[in-house]
Amino acid sequence: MILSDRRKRVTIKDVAQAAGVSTQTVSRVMNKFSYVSGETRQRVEDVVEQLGYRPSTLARSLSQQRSYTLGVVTFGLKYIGPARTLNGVADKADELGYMLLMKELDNFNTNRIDDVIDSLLARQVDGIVWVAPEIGDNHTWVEERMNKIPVPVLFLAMQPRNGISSVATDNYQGAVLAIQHLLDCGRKNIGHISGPLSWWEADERKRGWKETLSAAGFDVCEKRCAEGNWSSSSGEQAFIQLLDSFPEMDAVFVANDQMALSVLRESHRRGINVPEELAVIGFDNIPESAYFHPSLTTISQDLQLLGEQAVQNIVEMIQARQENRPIPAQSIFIQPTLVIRESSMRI
Amino acid sequence: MILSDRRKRVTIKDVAQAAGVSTQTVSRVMNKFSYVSGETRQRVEDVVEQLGYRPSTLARSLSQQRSYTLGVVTFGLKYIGPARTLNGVADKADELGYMLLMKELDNFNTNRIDDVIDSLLARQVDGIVWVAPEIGDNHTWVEERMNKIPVPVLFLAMQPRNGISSVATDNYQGAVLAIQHLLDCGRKNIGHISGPLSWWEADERKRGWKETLSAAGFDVCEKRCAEGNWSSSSGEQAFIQLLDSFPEMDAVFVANDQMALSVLRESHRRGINVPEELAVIGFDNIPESAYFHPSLTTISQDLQLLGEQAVQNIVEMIQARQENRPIPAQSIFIQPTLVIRESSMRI
DNA sequence: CGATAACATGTTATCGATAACATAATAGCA
DNA sequence: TGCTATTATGTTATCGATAACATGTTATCG
Repeated sequence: MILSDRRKRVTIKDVAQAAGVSTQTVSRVMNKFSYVSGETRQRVEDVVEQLGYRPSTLARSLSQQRSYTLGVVTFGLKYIGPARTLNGVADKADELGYMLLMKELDNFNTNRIDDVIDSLLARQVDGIVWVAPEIGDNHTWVEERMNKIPVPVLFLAMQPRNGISSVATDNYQGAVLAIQHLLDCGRKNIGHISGPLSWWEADERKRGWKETLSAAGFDVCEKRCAEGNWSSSSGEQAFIQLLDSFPEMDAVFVANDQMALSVLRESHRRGINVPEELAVIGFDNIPESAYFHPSLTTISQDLQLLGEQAVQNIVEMIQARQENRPIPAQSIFIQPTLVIRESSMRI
Repeated sequence: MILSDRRKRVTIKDVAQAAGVSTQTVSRVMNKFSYVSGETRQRVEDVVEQLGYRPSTLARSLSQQRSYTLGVVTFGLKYIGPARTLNGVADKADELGYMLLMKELDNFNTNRIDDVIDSLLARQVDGIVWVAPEIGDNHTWVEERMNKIPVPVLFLAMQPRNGISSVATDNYQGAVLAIQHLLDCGRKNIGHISGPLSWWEADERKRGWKETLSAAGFDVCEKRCAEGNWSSSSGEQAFIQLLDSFPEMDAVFVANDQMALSVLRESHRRGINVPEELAVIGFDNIPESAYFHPSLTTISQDLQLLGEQAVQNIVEMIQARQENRPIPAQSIFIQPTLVIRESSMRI
């Protein structure tokens, strides 16, 4: 039963009156864990059922100074990555009894960031999860403002920083996996199409490419690398450029699957055989990538898990603070995995 | 400035005291539109700035019985469709000064639905936007419960119903566009791979296929149609089945781009030339579809706009209710458009 | 059997704001 | 110049719950 009468909200007073007890007793019945006689409890519960009483979480939040709500700041929801992460966040929050108060960022104007945080705090969120990528120095404000924010904050996909909690995919390791796989396949000339290098994640992937190749004794000059902006069309541009600057290339590590898709397409158009002449490996493992032609070898990152982990962590932080225990900040890395398909192959 | 002291929230009382006025005067300064002398206003504003005072939206919501928050119920966020819709919802909500309280559904247990609604109402949302598809009879509860919900509710992607507000893509018209295009291309034997027919949207698309072909004098028996579940792998199965039951097929309308992708792939594998021997048209226009091989002709639906429209509407409903005006429920259809690429071609 | 603990319930203050009402000072006008 | 309208501000009640404290009633035990 939702509300017996749409006119007016049924309050704790109504229940108290109808059951002939004090509001406090009703509160006790609703929240368990306190002395109420079986008889009284039954009577109150009957009235609750009958009137369709639902406590106002709002009022409770005010009086308890705690809302069981997490603030979530997102960016780029229209892309599948952030959306999947948010999905994980939502699932775990639900499981742990929290609701989400969402705010989407459209850009990284710093004033706006303060406003967003303020608007969440004004609604008494118990913690804030930051589901927005680190781009350029857009996270520098973090350092100065963090200690002024009176609730725990957890960042996703942020470069680990001292004293700040974060959860991120280990992009560097993912790239290492990718390059090692290509080397295992016998490739000697491995190029890279990166994401926008102002993104921390893109930079990490590139670093993995570079360092793994160096360590294996290969040359890694800038000619062997081109920069895209994650979109398929930018991937096409980057690939064309790379074909020109690095013609002996026999494998390419592409920083995401969307861009890898256009590499497959352009290769086909030019009569370059994948994987015989050119091995291609992507990053993300979007559901479509198994159906590309040829199917795409890629690095799978579990964004759902990332989101879940984030919520798990921040809820622990919240509880710790509640109980006045020290809250050690920690940075967690989640390991991606290699998914081998047709686009890479031993030669 | 966010909070000058993390210990304790700065309240309206602190400001009042520091400025030597009553809390009411502070409230007046914060909310404009009332008599306050310039001098007092200035003094209060200075104190506000100095203490970093931010009014508690929570407290305000309680006393005003209005939260400037919309409840959003989502389903399948990990898929790009719902995510893009949510993006539109978030943008528009932000623009109109609303926050979003989010709840994700994991299934359609009816009890759970009541709980979700209750938990949103308990937080005083001003309205509810339902971003979950209509599947089977999972929306029948709507009719019985709608009038018990004390705030406006707006449904996305729901079959229009009397007295209930909704916003949806015109899936039927989209299918009509697709089939007409194929007919214009000179195709005579047009098959269909549908989504799960328990989904209203899938059913509408199929209806468009069927009725348009009938109207054009073609036969549309069930052999010319197969059912998938939106995923690429199900699309592959359906396509294989269709090749068998409808071998003379020279064009296929696929209910979403993911499934169309696997049709392209399987065609290539079997040496069926697209578009020469088989024209393929999808639905959704996901960003990757322009980079499929061959690039995919598809029906583009603007989910972002869908979400924006939804918020626009519900906010109007909220305001109308506030001012005690009648609230005529309306069902809005958004028209999809045809995007012609390589996979369809005149013969 | 009296003291103490456990149980059961009520009263009052509080969370942080706004609404409604009250009051005082100034201004404009007949 | 006295009266009403406007401006400026304060006081009290209220939103819907819980926290803290108070009080009365049963068990329990030495």
